Amino acid sequence: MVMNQQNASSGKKSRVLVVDDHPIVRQGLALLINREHDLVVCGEAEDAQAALTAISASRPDITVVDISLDGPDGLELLKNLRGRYPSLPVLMLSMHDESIYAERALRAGAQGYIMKQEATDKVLVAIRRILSHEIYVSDRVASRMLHRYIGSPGAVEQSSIADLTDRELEVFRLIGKGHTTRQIAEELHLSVKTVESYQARIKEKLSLRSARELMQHAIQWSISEKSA
Amino acid sequence: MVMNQQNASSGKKSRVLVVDDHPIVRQGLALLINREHDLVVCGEAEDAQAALTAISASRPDITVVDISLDGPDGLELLKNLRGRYPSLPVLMLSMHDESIYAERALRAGAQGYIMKQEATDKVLVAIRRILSHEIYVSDRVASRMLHRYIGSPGAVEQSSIADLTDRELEVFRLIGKGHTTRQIAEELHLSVKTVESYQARIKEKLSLRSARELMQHAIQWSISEKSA
DNA sequence: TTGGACATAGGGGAATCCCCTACGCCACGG
DNA sequence: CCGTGGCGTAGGGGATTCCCCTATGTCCAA
Repeated sequence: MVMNQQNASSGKKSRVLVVDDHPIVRQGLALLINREHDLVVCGEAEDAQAALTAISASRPDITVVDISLDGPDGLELLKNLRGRYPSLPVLMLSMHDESIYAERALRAGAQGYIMKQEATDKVLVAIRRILSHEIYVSDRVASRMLHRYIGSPGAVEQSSIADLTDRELEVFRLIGKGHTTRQIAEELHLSVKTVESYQARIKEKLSLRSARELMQHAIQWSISEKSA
Repeated sequence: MVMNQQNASSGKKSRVLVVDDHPIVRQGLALLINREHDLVVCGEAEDAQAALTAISASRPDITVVDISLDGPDGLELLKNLRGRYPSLPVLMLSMHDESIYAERALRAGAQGYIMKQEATDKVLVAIRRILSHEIYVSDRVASRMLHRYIGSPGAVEQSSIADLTDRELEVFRLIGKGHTTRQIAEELHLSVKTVESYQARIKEKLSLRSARELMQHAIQWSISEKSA
């Protein structure tokens, strides 16, 4: 963990805490952020534990958290922070290109979600956006989520999985267990064609493009269900 | 891709090419390396294709390659480089603690293997070690490999995923990212039929019965890898 | 009673899955 | 120095799935 006091002179820089278990990423972000005239890294942490210590020590204006930390992961940390520091905004950082985590992160109270694949300047954009009390997500993720929440704006509370019909959810669950279309049809005493219909509608409702993506989400969901 | 010419004055800095699909990591490494008096980043690339271009354009003394690139992964690039530039040393960088990759990398001709979890200065150590014609692996990886060599299973052997061929593992990984058979074929510049062959062999080796089960395991594996 | 939402299911072409076979390398052991 | 076997590559061809449309019956609420 490294502290940085270079905002003493200007006195009005926004203080950023960086939490990531990869020192290289931490360092990269720190150098990037410290180059800005209105931002300064006030601390770094490599895990949730260190992050809590660092926050109480350095009082950041915003926290950038990698989602896949060792030990308690970024989502855990985020939930923890929501309890202790409700007004401290959090930008989640992720290796994942999928929006699965974006949803979870935002639902858990993050103010932004950005992937490491994106250009570095997007991180700065996201930080500033969040500091001005807006929410940042990449265009792709945003459009997908917007698409999903048409009709129920305002309260971004429930997963779109909740929109699934009982039958659809059943099929979704079985997909997540790795079952074949044919197997599912037999287990539910349905025509293969019917199961195909459900799969199509699930893809529609979850804005997924291929059967492969559908499986990906179903499996990820089933994993998170087990530990929930 | 960014070029950097600041070695004009001193004239004897070692030129480093950085290959990673995360701009933040590239930038972090670049800033880190460029701070050294004897090293300079001569170029960056985000994938294997760009790496080949950058190498012929900037003639690096050493290449730092992330193992999990999009499209052809770091191992592929490494093998490719071994054919084209046998004397160009490569330091493999990885998110994974798994020694599967370390062994594969070294066997494929890498001069070093380091994890992003390690301190940033280890990267510099590794680079200098390699530039002086030595091989670098972290103590942790080294001891683990030794343990395996000795054959004493202190910890139970990793899953049979370690039995997968480099190519098979690559396909497995892309399946885990939700990619389609066709997409994988295109990304790896292979026939769809070849990709199908790999899938069949993976299923065989992992004792899986259907493509669905294969996807399930691939996705689960990719999740656990990312947050390992 | 008319419009949805939901469960069910078929048609048909494209993409896969799945089981086999095959061929060129290249390393390693006999 | 020649097998033998692992590895990467790839095709044939039938069985399934995928994917986009359409369709019917049911129940419930407006």
